[in-house]
Amino acid sequence: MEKIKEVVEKVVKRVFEVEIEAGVERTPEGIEADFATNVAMKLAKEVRRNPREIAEEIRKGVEEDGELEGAKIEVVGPGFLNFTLNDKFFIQEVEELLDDFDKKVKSEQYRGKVVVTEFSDPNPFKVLHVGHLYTSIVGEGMSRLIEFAGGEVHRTNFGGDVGLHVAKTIHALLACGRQFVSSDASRARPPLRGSRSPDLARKLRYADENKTVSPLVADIELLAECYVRGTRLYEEDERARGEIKELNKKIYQIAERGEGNEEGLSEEDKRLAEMYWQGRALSYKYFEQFYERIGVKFEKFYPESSVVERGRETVLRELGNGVYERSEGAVVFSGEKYGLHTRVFINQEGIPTYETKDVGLLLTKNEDYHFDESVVITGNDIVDYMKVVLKSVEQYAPELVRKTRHVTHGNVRLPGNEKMSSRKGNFIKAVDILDDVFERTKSEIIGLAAIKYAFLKYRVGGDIEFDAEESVRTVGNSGVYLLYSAVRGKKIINSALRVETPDILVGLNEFERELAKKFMEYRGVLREAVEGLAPNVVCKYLFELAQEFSRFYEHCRVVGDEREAERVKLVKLFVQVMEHGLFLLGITVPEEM
RNA sequence: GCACCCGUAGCUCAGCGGAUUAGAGCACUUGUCUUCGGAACAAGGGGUCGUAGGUUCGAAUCCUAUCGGGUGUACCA
Repeated sequence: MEKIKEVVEKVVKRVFEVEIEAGVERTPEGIEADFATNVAMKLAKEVRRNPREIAEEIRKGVEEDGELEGAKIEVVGPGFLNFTLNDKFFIQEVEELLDDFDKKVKSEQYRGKVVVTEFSDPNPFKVLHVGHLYTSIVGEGMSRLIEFAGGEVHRTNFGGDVGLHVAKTIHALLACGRQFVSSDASRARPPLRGSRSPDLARKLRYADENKTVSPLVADIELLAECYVRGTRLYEEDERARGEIKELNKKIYQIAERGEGNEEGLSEEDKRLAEMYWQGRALSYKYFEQFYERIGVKFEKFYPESSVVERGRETVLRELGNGVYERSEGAVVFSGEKYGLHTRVFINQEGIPTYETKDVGLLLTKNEDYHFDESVVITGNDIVDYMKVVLKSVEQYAPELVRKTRHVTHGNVRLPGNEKMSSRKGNFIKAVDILDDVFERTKSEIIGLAAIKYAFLKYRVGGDIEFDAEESVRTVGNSGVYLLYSAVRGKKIINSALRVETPDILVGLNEFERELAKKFMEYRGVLREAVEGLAPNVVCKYLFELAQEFSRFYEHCRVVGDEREAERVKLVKLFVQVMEHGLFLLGITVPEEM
């Protein structure tokens, strides 16, 4: 497919002196030919000529070119070029792919580029919910696509270790007088592996008596509970709101002083500081364990406290330059003149908001990595917010904004339309999903594959539905189905006996041919996936590939067949493509299932 | 109110820099098979692509309007 594309583009350039991308696709079902392109019609618009005539010229050009020797090329309909290739062509492609797969499939779209990705972004003192699971998987998928395309990727993570949510949580924590079970974060043990019933989460608050649950998880549960309580108080109780705001200021000061620097603090504040640093450490420990479990590795965590000063300085400096302005005692950016809305960067109490922290983050990331591109992956509820922040930064660092790309995804919906909110505490935790699916598959590796695939098969942007039961189904468009097809392939390779004998494919039956045709689509698929940072494109292809392989498997005996060696080659290539594609999705194939 | 996103088969979704007869999966109906591990394959029914206009030789795809759903819209993150 890519070969056809290349040849056609070459011919077009030579004959028409126009650079144009030739979209080559498989022909719809029922049409004799293998592949088709509509370049002639595209070109017709540009050069204002009859598309059929143009197609005719391209056809001649391609025939003269000789690279697609033996191909039957037809001009049909309004100007499609239909290609029917002979087996020799397919065989050659298969052999080439097998010869040096990585090189043949390689993409250069990000070659030499330093790319910083930022995703997941959980807040310390809060619990990881399904949304974090989703965004982590999407972010990892995109990072891998960029890496595959030659980019030097640095995965970063930004989280609110200071801010109102922390004050709310700590307020409730102080009020209830509870202590962390794992008071020393370094002693915290990894969470339980394997099965846990979904409702166990509720029992976790009695974790001190229940030795089967890690102290760390119990502490995080405690924080979650306190966040819910604190939020309720903040909304309902005037006095508590005042106290929380005061607490918020204090926490900022504590964070600013840094850990261990408690000189001159009152006894009460020392206790507060201790609680803050403990809670923060526990949260990061908990995050790390979670990421390790899902196979995501961040190079750097940027706690908000580490960029807030940079942000504040910048905002205040640019306040002097007229980018930001004072309004009602706060520092704001008026987005209206750019068709956006106004946002507060430093509030009336003098505390920097998220906006300012994001400014600091943007600048800090740039200084740390000198990136060519920064990809920020977040939920889509934040699009307009981010536009305002970026527009403000554009006023004094236009280059930085040009290099920044904000990619957004939707929320995870569960069947039955349950609404989730971490403020109310009725959300689904990330571990609940993990545990549920691991329980169903009895395997972490398969369960993880099921979840990742279930999340990534949707186009990034809109809300998605996650159905745990469907995700582990072995039939249909599921990760398990893909895994199974790959494992089957491996099994064949292992039991094949006469691999050594004839090593060149001599001919193809209809199933072999279809499979080979599918292999040829892979490069184009990768190009498209990288271009759009679209893991779902890879998913769709891999599913179709698995179907094609299953068909082949069903109809063509490999082991023991007289054409065993030839067929093993096709199976090998299948496994190679499948593993390669799944790797880009963050999924690994087990040896057995 | 304004802005953005989304309305494609009963359900969940692809397709949307226009183009050959609108595609999958699930569910439903019916077959194949004592298998290189059925966690399989094959066949079938099911859609006026929210609605109405427009541009075009040609529109699910582009434009306009309209209806329905979601999100955001100054001191949360």
